[in-house]
Amino acid sequence: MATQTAAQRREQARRDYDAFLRGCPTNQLLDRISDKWVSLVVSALAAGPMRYSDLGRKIAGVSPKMLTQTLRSLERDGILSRTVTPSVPVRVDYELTPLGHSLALLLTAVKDWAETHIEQVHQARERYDGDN
Amino acid sequence: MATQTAAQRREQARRDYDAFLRGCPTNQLLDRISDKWVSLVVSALAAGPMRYSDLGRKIAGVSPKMLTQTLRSLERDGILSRTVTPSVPVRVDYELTPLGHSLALLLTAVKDWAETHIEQVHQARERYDGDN
DNA sequence: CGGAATCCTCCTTGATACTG
DNA sequence: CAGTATCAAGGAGGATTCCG
Repeated sequence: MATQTAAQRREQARRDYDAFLRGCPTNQLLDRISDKWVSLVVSALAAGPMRYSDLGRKIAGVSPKMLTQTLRSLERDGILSRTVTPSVPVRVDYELTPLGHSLALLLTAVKDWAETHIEQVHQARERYDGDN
Repeated sequence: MATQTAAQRREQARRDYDAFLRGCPTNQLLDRISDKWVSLVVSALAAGPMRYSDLGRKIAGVSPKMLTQTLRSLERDGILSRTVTPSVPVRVDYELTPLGHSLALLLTAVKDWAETHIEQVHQARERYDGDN
């Protein structure tokens, strides 16, 4: 059995690390909230329940596929609840769970940091782009 | 002229919305911190300055390309500073700026939320996957 | 109305190899 | 040591179409 090559060792390390990252709560959460549409859906629902098509209209530019996909994954994670009213036509309401409201609070903290510091970031970028 | 199709209207809306999102501080921040390697680099540097290859070793599994790309973008945003010591061989140190340390604090808040609530998320998933 | 299934196209990621 | 250049692949996201 030959010694591992450097490439094989790197690949092994990468695999281990990927496994670690998948198990890391922080990265799981970051993956979730950084999804393009998640923060928009959560903040839209923070104000109160909404129907599928209301969300689609409020979050202009989202395709039905991505909206459904986003809502499903958030439902699966217990962030929001989905209620079907079997009228004709069908009516489906989405609403934040307590866990979802808690997440909305965290997103508010993120938003506050962003709004407080974004100007510093922009200034840093101008400096960086100007100098280089 | 012809009526726009639904897709065309949505594309226009999507374009407008993309522009809005690019200008939205919260989404800019989420884009930044959700990058696979950013949180790892920031938390690694939160403990103190490190050299390029130290980071590469500490964050196992990152390729030189991604490490450089991550470091450059964080430097551009004023999150960390890059110091070259022109010795032989060259020595390059990376260190968080005050802004970077502030960001590290936010990441700590995210981490705390994640560790506090991840169990609820996992339970919700099991319930969802079990029921379905 | 509220989706599901399919196809297709970028864009990011990462491997590999080379340089000052 | 600290990167850069190039290339290939996979997956995320969008368009389109159809169903209950």
